[in-house]
Amino acid sequence: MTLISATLLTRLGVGVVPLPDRISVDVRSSSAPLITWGFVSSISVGLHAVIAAVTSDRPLILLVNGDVPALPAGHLRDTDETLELALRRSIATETDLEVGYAEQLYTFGDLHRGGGAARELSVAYLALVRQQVPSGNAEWRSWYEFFPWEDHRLGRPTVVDELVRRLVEWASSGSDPETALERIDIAFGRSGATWDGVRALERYELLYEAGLVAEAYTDHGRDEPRDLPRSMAMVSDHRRIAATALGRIRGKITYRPVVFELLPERFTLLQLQRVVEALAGVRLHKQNFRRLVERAGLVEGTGRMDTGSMGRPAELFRFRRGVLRERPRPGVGLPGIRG
Amino acid sequence: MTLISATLLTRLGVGVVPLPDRISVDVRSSSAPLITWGFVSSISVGLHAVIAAVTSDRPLILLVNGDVPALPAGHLRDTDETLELALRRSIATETDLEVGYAEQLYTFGDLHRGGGAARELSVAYLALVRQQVPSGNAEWRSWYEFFPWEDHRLGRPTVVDELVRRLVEWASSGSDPETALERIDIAFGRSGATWDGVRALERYELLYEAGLVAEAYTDHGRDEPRDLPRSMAMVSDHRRIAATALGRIRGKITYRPVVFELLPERFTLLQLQRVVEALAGVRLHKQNFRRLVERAGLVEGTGRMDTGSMGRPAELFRFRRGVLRERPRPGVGLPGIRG
DNA sequence: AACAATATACTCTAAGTGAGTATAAGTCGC
DNA sequence: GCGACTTATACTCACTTAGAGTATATTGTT
Repeated sequence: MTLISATLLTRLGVGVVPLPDRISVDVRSSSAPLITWGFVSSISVGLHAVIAAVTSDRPLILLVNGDVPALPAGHLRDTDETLELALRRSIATETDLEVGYAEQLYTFGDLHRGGGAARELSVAYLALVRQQVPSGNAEWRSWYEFFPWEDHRLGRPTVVDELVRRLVEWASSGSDPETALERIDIAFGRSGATWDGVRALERYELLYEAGLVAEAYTDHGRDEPRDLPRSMAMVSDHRRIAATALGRIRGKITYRPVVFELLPERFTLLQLQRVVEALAGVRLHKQNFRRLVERAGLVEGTGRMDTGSMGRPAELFRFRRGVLRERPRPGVGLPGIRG
Repeated sequence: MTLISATLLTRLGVGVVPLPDRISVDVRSSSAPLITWGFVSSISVGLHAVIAAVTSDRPLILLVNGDVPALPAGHLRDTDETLELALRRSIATETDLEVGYAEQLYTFGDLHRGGGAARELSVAYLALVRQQVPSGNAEWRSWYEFFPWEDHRLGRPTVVDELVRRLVEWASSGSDPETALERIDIAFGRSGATWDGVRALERYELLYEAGLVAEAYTDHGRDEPRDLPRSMAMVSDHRRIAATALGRIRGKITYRPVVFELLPERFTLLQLQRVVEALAGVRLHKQNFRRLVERAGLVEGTGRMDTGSMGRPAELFRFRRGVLRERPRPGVGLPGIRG
C-alpha cells in the first residue's frame, strides 16, 4: 500500500469537494497499470480573447464588466478539437458574438499570474469583428481608455511627456540607467527616435516596471499610489494582453489586408482611412493614403456612391482579393502623419 | 472508501512506474482535505525549441536524433518562474547550449497531436545562437533537408514544380477547387504571384493537407505512399513547428536586427549577406545589399580587416546599436534576387 | 448664391530600389 | 614576378515610391 499525500493531489489542481478519509485507486481494474508523474503538473489552461472592432473613428475592445474590466475568457475543454475552436466556443458562449478573423497572439504563463496556487496558463487570441451588439455583460470600450498614451491622432498626447519624465526618473535611479534609457528612447520616441505605434507592448512593460500603472501594485496586493497618471486598468494581466494585441494589429495591417475584417463589404476610402487611423493611433495624409490603396490594388471601385453624408458623395469601394496574388505583403502602410 | 479509476489518473498524464495494486490517499494527514476537479484536465504542457544557427552558408537547426529527428523539448515545471525561463532550463539540460535570443513562436494544442490519450499542449520558441557544439545526442542539421522546396538560392528548385503539379491535382479534385487554387497560387507563387519566403508555414500546411509529406500518413498510423516527393520528416508535428519558425524568422530579419544574433561580434558584409541568404533562401544583389545595410546605419566599420580569405580583404563590421534609436524598424530587407 | 465639407486629380521633390559597370586589392599557380 | 582568379568597394542610371502640397469637383446648408 503506497500513500499519495493529498498535498500532491492538491498540486494537481485541486480544491473544494468533501472526501472520505481515504481515496484509493484500484490499479488492477484499469487498463493502465503503470504510472509516472513526469507529465503531471498543476496547471489550468485558459483562453483569452482580445476582440477588436472600429465604429466611426473609435477603436473598440470588448470587455466584461466586473469590478474591474476583464477580457472575455474561457477554459480549454477535453472535447475541444483545437485551441482556436475552443476560443470560438468560449466567445460564442460568453458574448454571443460571431467572430470572423482570429489569430493566436501569445501564451502567458508566469508562475504568479493568476494569484492562486496553481499556474494559470493562458493562450490569448486576437479577433476582429464588424461591430455587433454583444450579449451578457460584455461591452465595447475604447482602447485608448486603457492606453491614453497610444492615441496620437490629435497630436502627441500630453500624458506622454509626463510618463517619459517619470520613466527617466525611474531609469536614472535604477541599477542600469543606460539600458533603461535606451529602452525608453526607443519605445517612446525620445531624443530623436521616432514613435513607433507597433511598440505598444514595450511601452506598457516599461510603465509597469516603473510602477506607473496600477497593476504594478495591485498585482502584489499593494495599494496603488495616488499620483499615478490617469489610465484605466484591467483585471490581472489583461492589459498586458491587450497591449500585445494592439502592437500586433498595428503591425499586421501594414502587411496583411486585415483591416477589411473591420469594415462592411462596401466602404468609402475615408471610412477605410479612419479605421486604419483609429488602430494605428495616428492621422494620415489623405491624398497619399488614397493613392496608396488604389495603386496597390488593394481596393476596387464599385461604381456605387455613398449617400446621405456631408460634402461631395464618395465612391464605395470593396476589398480586391486579386491583390493577394499580385503583391507579397499587401497592407495599408502608413503614408505619413497629419494631412 | 471512494475509488478513483486508474484511467482517470491516466488521463491526468501518465505512464511508466510500477505500482502496487492500490494507491491510497490519507486525507487526514494532509493540510488540504477538500478536492475539486474544476481545474483538472488531462493536459501536459511541453516546451519545444527551434534553435537556429548559420555556418558559412548553411542554415542549421538543432535536432535530437532518435529514429526520426525531433526538436529539443522539455516540460514546464511548477518551479519555473516564466515560460521562457522554463525553455532556457530545458535547452541547457538537454543540449548544454547557451541561448541568446529567444522568442515565443506559437502554442500548439490540437486534441490529437500527441497521439496519446491526454492533450499535449506545446509552447514553441524560436531561439538563435552563434553556432556551438551541442552535447548529448543533439545535432545540427540543415533546415532545407526538411524543406527542400524552400531553398531558392540556386534558383527555384525542381521539386517545386512537382509539388505544385500534385497540389493542383489535389485541389482540382477537392470540394472547393477555387479557394484551394488561390491558396496554392499565393503560397507557391503560381500564375503570376511572387514567391514569398515568409509563407513557409502556409506551404507546409498545404502539402500536409494534400498528403504530400509523410506526416500526413504517419500521424494517423498509416504507412506513407511510396511516391512522395523526397523530404525529411520529423516526429509528431515538429516539422510544422519548424515551418512556423522558418516563416517567422524570415519575416523578422526584415524589420528587426536579429541576424546579428547569429554572427560573431565582427563580420564582413559578405558573411552578413550569406547569413541572410541562408535564412531567406534567396540570393541577393551584393552591391545593393551593401548599400542597404550601410546606408541604413545598421552596421559600422571597425577599421580592421578580414585576413586569410580569398580575394581582396574585406573590412570587418559590427552591429551599430544606434540604429535602434534612429529607425523604427531596422532590418536587412531583401534587395532583389540574384546578383 | 455663398459657403462649408468632402472627394478626387495632379504636381513637385526627395529618397529608395533594381540592375549594372568600373576599379581596387588581395591569393594562387607557375 | 606575372597573369588569372577572387573578392571588395565605388559609382551610375533608370525607375518607383513617399512626403507634402495645390487645384478642382460635387454635394448639402444657410
